[in-house]
Amino acid sequence: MDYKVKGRDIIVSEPDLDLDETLDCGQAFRWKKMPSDYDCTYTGRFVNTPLTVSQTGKGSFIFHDTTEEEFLTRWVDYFDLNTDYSEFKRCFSEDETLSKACAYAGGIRLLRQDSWECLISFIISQNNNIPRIKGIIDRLCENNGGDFPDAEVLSRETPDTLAYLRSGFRAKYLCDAASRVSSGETDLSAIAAAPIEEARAELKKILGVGPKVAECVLLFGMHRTEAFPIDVWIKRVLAEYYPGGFPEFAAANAGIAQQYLFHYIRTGLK
DNA sequence: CGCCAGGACGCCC
DNA sequence: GGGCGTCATGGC
Repeated sequence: MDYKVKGRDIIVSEPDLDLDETLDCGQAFRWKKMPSDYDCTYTGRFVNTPLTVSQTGKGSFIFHDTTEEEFLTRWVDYFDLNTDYSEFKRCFSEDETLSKACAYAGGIRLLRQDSWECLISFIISQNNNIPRIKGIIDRLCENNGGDFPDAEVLSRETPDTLAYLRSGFRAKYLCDAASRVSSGETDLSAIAAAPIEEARAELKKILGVGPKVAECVLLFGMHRTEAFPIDVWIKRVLAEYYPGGFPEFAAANAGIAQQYLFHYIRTGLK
């Protein structure tokens, strides 16, 4: 990754990043595609820090109206720009299906998201589809001045007061998560640092958090790249291409491989 | 109308 | 331990 400051913008060059593939592949739900004179422009937030970012060509980007310090301390980390994704793709190319998935959408990166926001987002995601997940999260933030509500704010709600979300049976799960995190009963930063099995078990104590949601929180909210969420799409990939199991050589970064496969099977094979 | 969606829970055996 | 009905909501 290279960058230079130009006025109030940061001009970034990173060959292994594509905004459409990274911001609209089902790992994050708060980025909105805007009308744009560039290839594409997205606006969104990391926790409460807003950003508008454009892709101006293959591997070239403008991070609008941000300082060098904010870029280096926040956005480099969020977009995982200090990690060399070509190394992952070279490793994955040993497997035929993974190789095709990487060729199809080589600009996917694993965003380093906030663990609390991930927990809530993926509780909402269960037995749900991506457009409706985005709608529920939109209403949740809209009701909080545009910011994602923290655990203490959300812990003051009840399933009844959350009716405006139209999140259905998931509302009681959100309340339980908020109550546990705001009281300290669930310590997300401790879970992020814990051995993986211990972390899984601790997350699954939250009502509405089962194996799939726990893996998503570990992968997307805690950057545990060995976590491997299995939803209906990945089930199809495993059944069709990996009947003998997922390749061992990719296990340490199975979650990153999973992102390429998820996007590939959902949009690349139609 | 029925089927599906980045599933989990409660109950049954 | 595995199997199955149920849980809201909305798009197709």
